[in-house]
Amino acid sequence: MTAAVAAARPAGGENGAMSTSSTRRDATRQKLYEAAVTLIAEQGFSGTTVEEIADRAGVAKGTVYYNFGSKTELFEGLLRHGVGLLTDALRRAAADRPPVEGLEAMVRAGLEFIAAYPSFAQLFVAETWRTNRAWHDTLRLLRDEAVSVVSGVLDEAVRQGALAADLDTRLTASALFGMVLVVALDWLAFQPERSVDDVHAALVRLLRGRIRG
Amino acid sequence: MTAAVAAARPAGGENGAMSTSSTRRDATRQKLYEAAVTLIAEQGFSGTTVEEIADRAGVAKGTVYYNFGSKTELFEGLLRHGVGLLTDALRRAAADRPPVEGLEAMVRAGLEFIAAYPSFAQLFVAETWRTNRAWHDTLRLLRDEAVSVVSGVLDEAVRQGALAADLDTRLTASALFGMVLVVALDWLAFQPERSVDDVHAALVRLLRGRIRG
DNA sequence: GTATTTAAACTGACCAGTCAGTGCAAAAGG
DNA sequence: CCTTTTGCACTGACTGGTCAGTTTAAATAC
Repeated sequence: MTAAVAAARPAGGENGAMSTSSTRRDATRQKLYEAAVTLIAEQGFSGTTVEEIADRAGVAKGTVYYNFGSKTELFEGLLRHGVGLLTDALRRAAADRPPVEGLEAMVRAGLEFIAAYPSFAQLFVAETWRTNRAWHDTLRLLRDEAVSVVSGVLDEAVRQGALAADLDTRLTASALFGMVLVVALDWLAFQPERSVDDVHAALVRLLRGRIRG
Repeated sequence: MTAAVAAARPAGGENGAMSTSSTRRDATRQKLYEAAVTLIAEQGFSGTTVEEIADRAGVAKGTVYYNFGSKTELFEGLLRHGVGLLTDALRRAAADRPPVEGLEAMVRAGLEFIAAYPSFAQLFVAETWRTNRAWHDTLRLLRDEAVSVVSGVLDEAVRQGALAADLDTRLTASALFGMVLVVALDWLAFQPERSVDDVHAALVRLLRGRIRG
């Protein structure tokens, strides 16, 4: 009968029990992330249907609900996944480098990340300052993690005397973040033929205050 | 007679015939803009219903369709209205000032604009790099107008020798734009107690390259 | 032989856009 | 004066369609 119903609905994604390296599920989830990120970047969360996502991933609608509890959970998983990649890239760029050099490497890592995942970057800007959304807390947490990698390096630079002691590192990290984000998105949207090196060089020059005539 | 009435449905908004200072309609449209900007900033375009907008504006749903042809047209009107305000503010800031000073005044104008219309700023970042949307062309046009005010001043500064001759003014304008946008949104979201002066000072210092220890 | 995926039908809520009609203020008419 | 007409601005119930999420039975991996 309608009975037992629910039965085994895995639903939860990142709960305690580690998914025992189920390669198949992981592959499906990956495909769903990739499909969802493009569509949601273009159309927004509410403007994108679950069926569209499933279709583009080449998967049945039911599979979405087998792998994720809901549309929202799929999206949260996607955010976690994406910001995780960015944070790792930033950390890797800063590692084993003196702070100021590390900062410039992080700028490059940011540009490269956005070039590699433009849809994610787009979606990220669109959602970051929105409040009252289901995933707002998740996103803010993730964002803080990424930004703190930057401000951490700035703090270290201040500690070593490479940057002014009274520098507002929080605001500076924001400014850096915004600069890279907007420059990268504009670059990709309007002058995609330019190389990363080129864009990076222009940005670094700006940062070093080597602008005046 | 109660009669046939309905007859003329104006629908179109910005057509040739100038609306002869219809104060009532203008007031209604203004209320609708104000209601729509907040809701769409919070929930996105597709996530916001026309009825919600009407309710918040204290108006019936039909009124929306009396004043605008569609939900999309309402939104486009809103974009035009908002970006127009920003562009004017930037132009006013730059007017009658030497370029470098004008630049710093524009940064302040940007901060003040975002502080005055945070929802609009939010909505603007969310939509600017989205492609494939109905209003994409409109928005790109408006954005170019605003950015060109900035790059125009940069060009003038280069011409006068105040900034380096080989400065990439387009990219620099983007960077400036991004910096102000993200810093302002973070400021309002996380440290709203800070004053504009304070934030402005920190930004200008960064721009002048007075960061090193 | 269990875990995962498929395909297809179904439900119930929600929503953009429509339309017949109301209210009101300023002419038009007497 | 008063009353009739005109037309703008607005109203809100209604319609046709859409979509998240469910359910099921059967197929396909591992």
